[in-house]
Amino acid sequence: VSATAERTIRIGELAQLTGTTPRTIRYYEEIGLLDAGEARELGKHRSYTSADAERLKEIVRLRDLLGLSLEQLTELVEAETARAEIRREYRATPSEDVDRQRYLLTQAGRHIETQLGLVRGRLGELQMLEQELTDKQALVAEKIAALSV
Amino acid sequence: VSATAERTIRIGELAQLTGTTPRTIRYYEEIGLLDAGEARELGKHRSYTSADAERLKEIVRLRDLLGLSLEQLTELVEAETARAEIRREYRATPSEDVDRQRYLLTQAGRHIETQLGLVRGRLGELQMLEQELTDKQALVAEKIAALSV
DNA sequence: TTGCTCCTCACGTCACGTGAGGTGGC
DNA sequence: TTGCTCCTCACGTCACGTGAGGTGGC
Repeated sequence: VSATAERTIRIGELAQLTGTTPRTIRYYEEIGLLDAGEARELGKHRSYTSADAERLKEIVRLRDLLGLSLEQLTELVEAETARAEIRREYRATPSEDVDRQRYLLTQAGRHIETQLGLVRGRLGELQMLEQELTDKQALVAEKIAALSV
Repeated sequence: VSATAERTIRIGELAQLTGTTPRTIRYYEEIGLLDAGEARELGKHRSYTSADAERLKEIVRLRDLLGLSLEQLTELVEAETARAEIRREYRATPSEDVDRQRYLLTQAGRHIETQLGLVRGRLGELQMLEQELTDKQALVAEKIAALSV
């Protein structure tokens, strides 16, 4: 949107921004989780944008917080790319097809629902763990108090 | 406490109870995360109790929910074993040493605090993710509603 | 006794880590 | 031009998965 060309970063900076390593990024590219960018000549440096950083941050987050495998993440990214492509096509040929538009939005909603399900599942488990730990903590505090009587 | 001898289970049942596999259990024994039990003769079956199941469940939980490495889990288990040993010794020679008792309880409290810190950190991250997803969801719902006008 | 379940190697796999030796680009 | 940072192999490692071939125990 801005008139100035976007600043591009290299693999080291992308790694720092996303809390990963260059090796991890190259590996993700190798297995097709990240795409290779526009046909880089062999030996030349990889170049990224802030959009790439956002995408990778999201991937790393889902990997760490939900424990998804790289295969699952690849599927997820592919589904997301496919839906983005559909939306792009749709915007390119604007029509009055409200049903189609509603369908696309519903699809997006379902996708968000699925992720929310995973997140809330984890949240529930962690809250149970937290409860158990605070219970233990209360017990210890009680015993300490009993010593001072 | 009960007069009846405790039922012992084999590796397959332990795996089922803990949501792991026999291979995983053998591996954890191999690296010293689980102890090998009383000197089993080579080739004979491993035998476990429900206490072993509880311990392993807890390990698996921390592994999955907090993403701890097996090295970290080994440290944690060792620390816990050491503290249990100290408590056992202490109970064996009951004394009036209230300061010592207070010290042990405080140590236990600190350990719980550490785990609570990890759990709450994760909880915070997951709650942020949940918030972002519900925001997205609201946006989609809004757009769908706008179509029906 | 039969049939599961278990046993011990041992090689395979996933997700990277870690050099070695060499080149790209501000 | 110098000096980082990056490049591509390629082998190592962690946490198991997956047979192969054989034995334990209700």
